[in-house]
Amino acid sequence: MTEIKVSHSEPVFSISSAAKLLNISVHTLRMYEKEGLIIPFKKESKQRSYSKADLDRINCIRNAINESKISINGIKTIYSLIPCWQVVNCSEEDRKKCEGYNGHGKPCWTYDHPGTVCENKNCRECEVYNNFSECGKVKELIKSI
Amino acid sequence: MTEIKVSHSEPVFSISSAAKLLNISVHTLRMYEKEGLIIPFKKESKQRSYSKADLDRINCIRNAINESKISINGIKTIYSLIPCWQVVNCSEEDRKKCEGYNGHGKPCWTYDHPGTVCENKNCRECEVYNNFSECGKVKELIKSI
DNA sequence: GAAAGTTGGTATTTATAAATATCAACAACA
DNA sequence: TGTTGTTGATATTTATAAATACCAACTTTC
Repeated sequence: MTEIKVSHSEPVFSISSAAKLLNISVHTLRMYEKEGLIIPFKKESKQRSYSKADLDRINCIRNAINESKISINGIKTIYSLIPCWQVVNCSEEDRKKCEGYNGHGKPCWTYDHPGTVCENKNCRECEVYNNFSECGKVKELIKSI
Repeated sequence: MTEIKVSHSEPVFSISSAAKLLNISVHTLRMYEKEGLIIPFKKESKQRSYSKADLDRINCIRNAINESKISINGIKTIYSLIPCWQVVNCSEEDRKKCEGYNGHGKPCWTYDHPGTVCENKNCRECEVYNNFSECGKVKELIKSI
């Protein structure tokens, strides 16, 4: 039994070990990604890599699907309600242009953000993506506005 | 062909005519009610009665289920994110006690509201219930806070 | 350079949510 | 007062979302 210390956000797991740890198939992980629920780290070689934080996030999504019986499209819609504009505090002009602000049904991090403050941000590292993976947190955020 | 003028909110349709107009079964209507998605008017005789506004609301729910592929539990969770506390402008003390404010996954109108401003309100007539049946509207409300 | 793992894609299976069918007891209404 | 419709509740069907299996091409690793 060896213990290795790595940062919570360090992408250290390959897709197959992530799948094994989560007890799901590799394809399911790729499906969640395609649906825009998760943003795994990608090496130059295009290979995916997952952190402990990613695994926690995915567990939370699985819980929503399996326990709370919320469909994937339901989760996407809930994520699309996160008031990202408050979190990143973007300008009025940015909001006018932003698909995340104006769109429905898809999380902001599934869009490019041409011409906004988010344009050059890496959504994988954004608070909006990281802090509100569970629905309870989303409601807390809405309350705090 | 006769045209009858009735208020949009006047409950004039029996459950069977509502079902016929919506092209769904009577049982489905009762199921939506049991799930807390709709609050039909009830006569003293316990019989349900539906207004045109009810039919519009139900169409909107059907659209979420069939087109947007959001599960019923997903819709409930989305409704639970409506910032009702802003709409009814309830007090801090009310919020502390309120299951709608503190709970997760169920619309506020599925709770009793003992000891709050909502206690004696009829949720069927409440703005929170009436104005935000479609998800787009929910996001607009969150934006407007 | 051979083995093991990953890629994106489609085709298939399975688990179950959503809807339907059926029921006896009761209510409405002509 | 008899016909029609409603009630709640359970049992069953169906439609499909979520997950799995399989593929050939490509990477990584030792």
